Amino acid sequence: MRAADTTVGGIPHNEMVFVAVFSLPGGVALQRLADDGTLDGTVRVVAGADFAAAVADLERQHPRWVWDDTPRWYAGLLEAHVRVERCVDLRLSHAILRNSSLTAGSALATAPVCSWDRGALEPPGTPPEHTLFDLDEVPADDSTEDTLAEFAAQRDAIAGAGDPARIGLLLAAESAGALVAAEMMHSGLPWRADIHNEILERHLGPRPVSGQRPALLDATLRRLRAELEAPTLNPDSPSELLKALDIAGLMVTSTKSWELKKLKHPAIQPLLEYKKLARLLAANGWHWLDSNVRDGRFHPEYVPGGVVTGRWASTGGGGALQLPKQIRGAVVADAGWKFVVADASQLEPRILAALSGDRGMVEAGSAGDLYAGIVAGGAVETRDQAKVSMLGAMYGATSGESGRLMPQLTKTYPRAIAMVEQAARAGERGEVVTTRLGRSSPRPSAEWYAGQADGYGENATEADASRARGQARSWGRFTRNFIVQGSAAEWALCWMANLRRALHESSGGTWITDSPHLVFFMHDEVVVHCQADRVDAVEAAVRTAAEEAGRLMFGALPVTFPLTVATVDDYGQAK
DNA sequence: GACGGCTCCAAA
DNA sequence: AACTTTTGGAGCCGTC
Repeated sequence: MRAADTTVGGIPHNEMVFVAVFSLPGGVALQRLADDGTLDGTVRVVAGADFAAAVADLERQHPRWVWDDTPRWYAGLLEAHVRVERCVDLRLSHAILRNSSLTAGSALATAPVCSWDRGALEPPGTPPEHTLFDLDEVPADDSTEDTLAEFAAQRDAIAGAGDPARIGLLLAAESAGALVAAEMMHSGLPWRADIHNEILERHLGPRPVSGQRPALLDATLRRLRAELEAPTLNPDSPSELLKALDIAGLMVTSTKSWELKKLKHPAIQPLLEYKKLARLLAANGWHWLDSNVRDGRFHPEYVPGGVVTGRWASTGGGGALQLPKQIRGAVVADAGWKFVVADASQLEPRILAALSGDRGMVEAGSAGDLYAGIVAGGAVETRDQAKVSMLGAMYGATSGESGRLMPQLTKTYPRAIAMVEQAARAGERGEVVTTRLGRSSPRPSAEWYAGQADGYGENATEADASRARGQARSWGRFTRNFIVQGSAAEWALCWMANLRRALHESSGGTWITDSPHLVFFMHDEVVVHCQADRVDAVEAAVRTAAEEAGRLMFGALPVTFPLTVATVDDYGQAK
């Protein structure tokens, strides 16, 4: 079965070994499986306490570990210093196969909603109800058939897909991502609480006792209240603030910072400063530090596949994917170590160029700066126009400069623009769109379809029709963006999976955190923590991994995904 | 007091 | 600078 042999990084594995893992009343079952999910040998049951050793032993055969949920099993293995090379995360794979247009006719996709779909009902990443080493204390509620039957159903769905290699690559990348997430959560991001504290003190003043406002925030508040002649104003309340601004003669309908910036009044400066400081305190202040950093590490909780488009989400209060630039200076490499920070420049527009196979746009990106290439191609006058018009193409801008420039882009890059326009039209009709590797968009809600029917029905008022058009366009913007954002997420997963493998292969068999290892990921950017004398090798590995990701996804198309790479002592120095 | 909806802002 | 996409979280505010 060719599809089964698809692996990230293209390592051929002729004899694909799968080992399913699930709990039984007597412990943990390890069951070898054939390619199609049928049993291959007898089941072996080990006590919970012996599980990690059993995995470490079997790992020498480089199997693919088949389990329901990666964090559930892998967190305990990592605690025991057992790393695995590859896995099949059944829950993540199920979510993809259930929705993908490539497997729409499969038994898995047409079956009624089941427990494997719980990710669709609960937020993904809901903590497993029990962890590996509590096996004796909880009922063994995995039904044996469940894990094995689900795996067989998935193999069947993949084999029956029109293009098994494509969906197979996606599932391999998704599962590899789950391993990376668990490993980064385990390793943690080096974090200097003392430096974080210095940053906070510089902006806010010394840490106040319990619920007090820090001195500098309080001083700003007093200036603001004085300028607005509102001695009890709470600027955290938008309605209070609007009222106070109105009394001061300032006409605004919202209290967004960018709206306020347009105003000229002595209260505006302290108000904007207050908002900035209050945000720092609330989002990444001392409370954040206390609850998220321990033993010099920030342990973010990633949720692979947590976003509909396939991007990762994060949860648990750490806000890993919204880490403000303001505090990145607290991310400091260990003594003798460095960070290699790499981000994929202009990833999404390059993905669009590659997806559509628009040779002109691919060519525009070949020299390194896609936007400069678009200017050179004559579509627009300035680099800024190139950027804003590309964003408009990918997000579906209708007004402003972005919307105005779109027609010029269409003239020069008809295939690229047609691609996103088609995705938008499909969404407006309530249809599904699919990424490069096979992740499909969800269907709109029943309310959405009902709204469309109402809007174009016999008794539709002009208001009904207008609302229906608005909702259709809105869903079209979503599907337009879905194919680009989702395919970019796939590229990033392939990149990271390749890099993880390369770092391991050059580690000499040392433990993850004793050799160069991934410590942070943010959509199109990775951070590797490595010994200072390994910087050059890591940089080369990061670049090679990106080239391989491009080849995996787009084959021979001469599209490039250049990286911006910086070697730094602290994350604040990057960019 | 809990909860849902809202506004605002951080990231890509 | 937004416009236009996807998120998570804090705080406010009305309702239960």
